[in-house]
Amino acid sequence: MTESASVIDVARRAGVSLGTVSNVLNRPERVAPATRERVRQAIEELEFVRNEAARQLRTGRSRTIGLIVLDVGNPFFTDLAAGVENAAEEAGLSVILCNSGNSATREDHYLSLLQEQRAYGILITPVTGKNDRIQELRARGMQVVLVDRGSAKRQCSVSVDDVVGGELAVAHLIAQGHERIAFVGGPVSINQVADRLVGARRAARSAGLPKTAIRLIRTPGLNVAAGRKTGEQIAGMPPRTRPTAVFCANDLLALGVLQEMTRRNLDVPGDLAIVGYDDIDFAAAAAVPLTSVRQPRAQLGHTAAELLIDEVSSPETHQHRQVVFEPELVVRESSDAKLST
Amino acid sequence: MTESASVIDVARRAGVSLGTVSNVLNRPERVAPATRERVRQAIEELEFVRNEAARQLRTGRSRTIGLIVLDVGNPFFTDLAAGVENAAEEAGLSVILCNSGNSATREDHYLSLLQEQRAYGILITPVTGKNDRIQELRARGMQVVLVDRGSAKRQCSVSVDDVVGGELAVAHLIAQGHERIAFVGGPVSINQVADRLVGARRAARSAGLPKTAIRLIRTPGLNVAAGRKTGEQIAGMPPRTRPTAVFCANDLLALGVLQEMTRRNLDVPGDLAIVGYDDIDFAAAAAVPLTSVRQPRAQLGHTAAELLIDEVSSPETHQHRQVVFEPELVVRESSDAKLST
DNA sequence: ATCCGCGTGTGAAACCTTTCACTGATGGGC
DNA sequence: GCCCATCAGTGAAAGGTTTCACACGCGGAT
Repeated sequence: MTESASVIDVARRAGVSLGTVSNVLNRPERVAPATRERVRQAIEELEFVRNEAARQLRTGRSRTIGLIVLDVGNPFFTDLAAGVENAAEEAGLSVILCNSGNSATREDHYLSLLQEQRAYGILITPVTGKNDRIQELRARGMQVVLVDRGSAKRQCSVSVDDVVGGELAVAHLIAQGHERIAFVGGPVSINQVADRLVGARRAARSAGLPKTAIRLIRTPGLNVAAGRKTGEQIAGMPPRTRPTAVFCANDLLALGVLQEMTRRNLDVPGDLAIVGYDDIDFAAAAAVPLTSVRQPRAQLGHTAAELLIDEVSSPETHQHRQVVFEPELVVRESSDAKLST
Repeated sequence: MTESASVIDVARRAGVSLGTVSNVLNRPERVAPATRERVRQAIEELEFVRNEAARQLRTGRSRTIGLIVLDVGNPFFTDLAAGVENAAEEAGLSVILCNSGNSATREDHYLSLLQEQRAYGILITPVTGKNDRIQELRARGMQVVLVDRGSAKRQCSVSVDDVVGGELAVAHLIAQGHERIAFVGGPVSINQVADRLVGARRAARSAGLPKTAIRLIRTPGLNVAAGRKTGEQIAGMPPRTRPTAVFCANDLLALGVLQEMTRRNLDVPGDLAIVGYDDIDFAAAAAVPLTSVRQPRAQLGHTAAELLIDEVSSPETHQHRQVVFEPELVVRESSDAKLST
């Protein structure tokens, strides 16, 4: 940027002190209308643009929320981000979207970055369960809200009950008559994956199925490619032991599995019923419309941002809250033969 | 944030001047190893974290690239963003992802924001063709690279030849024997849409089809919902005049159309052949795998970021470049009956 | 003996904003 | 006629970093 006008230049031009210019910018009601207008004029003429860095330096805090998600390639997270952005915009804040890509290293990198930037606050879907780094940041005065992940009472969090979600999914499959069900997901170090698995097993137990009813198929990641690989694997199993249904830890996996089944001319749900998780928009548009566990994506983001803003703007009155949303099962053809025509 | 240590505190603790601390941070080779180590120690002990705002204030420029895209909900743009992020990370920069959502107002809002933040530079997929605001920013010394949009010689841009893309798509449909083809997209004020349409018409002309061969069906946006509406509309046409094939301006539209066809038990490609654009990952996973025009998404972003970084870091030697990539047609079942089993 | 250059290290100045204690003026209440 | 409260506006100080001209000491060349 070439030399641009500062408040001082504006003040000089308007014939007032720089304090007055600042007041026009930040608390216009304290300035007499005539003066205010004169200052506005000067700002216009000089094409003055406030320097956010200087402002931050002085106020000690930036006006940008950091949002760290596990995978921007997953529409679930972009929808969530849209919710965050809405809430932020209402409060005159902006959002910087960071993609940890499930890597603790990158997560750490972004946390450092946000710390250096003295971010307004941080919304994060943490890669691992216990993240000491986050506690350390909080100890140093940075507000952090966990997203899509519950937490202890000492901090704010917004999540969806993944155990219930897993239960819903598998209870539905069992109701459809399935007894050999596979859970597809991983790494299990991801909380969401672990919780959904717990729910799945609980549903099996409730239905009186043996422990072996839920078979765990681990994947290295939660994307379409991993799903396709799993699809191959399942297709290669002997039909007598092959699961008749799979519950995938997210929709990307489910779409991958589905794609592989379609490629091999296996029937869904006939040969294999599939249930996904997240109910992203593409789930309904899949080869066989996908049964999925819906989460209030945008609302999740919106609420998280609101909690963060409250925590930052009213530190005295703020009460930590752990908001937990309920998931909802959306049944489509991929798990219900009667629905397909 | 609570009081945190500054360079001065570090300097005091290490028994050096603050200039030396700054040197350790920015040009460590100029400091004697022993001193350097002592300073590093002090930084560690005090848990010193550089204040990015102060740094920016002094250097006059932030280390964050602004990326403004038309629609974060479209995987095309998140893939593009991933490419940008890679290139940025290599250069030690970060990226703030802004979503204009096709609204000129929001675009303007974000441009102001980035200007206030004295962004490192801006990568933008502009909403409208001529954007004076961008020229104004450039005149004031802000570097801007156009993404997914060609430009005049006076500035850098990275794009894919959308006319060729449109031509490829429609030439393919014509080769499949279609003579009543609809182009689905809008608003046509979006350059990409207009160019793809031009390409479509050119292909028709080359094949000797009458002008009326390509029928334009306008949509209010480029998303799945708009596609579904269009699908209804097409399904409602009398079979004798109904187009036998559609070329959609992007994959989201195509998926929407496809979804509606499937819902109505119309056969794709039998009753309607469909070609999309972008070849997002979900295209291959659709009800009927989608023929689409592939663009090098990540590479587009990566190259754009590189151009920007070159422009900012070597203003003297920098030569403006207009990089144009070639699109590629990926044929799948949605447009080719022989492929479906 | 002198001078030069080099490697290290120094600290004031500059970057631009916000805040806050303060000044003057005005008008109302007593 | 005096005091007080209120309003409008002032300008110095602070915030943390980078930069740059400069100082210092030492070895080697002249």
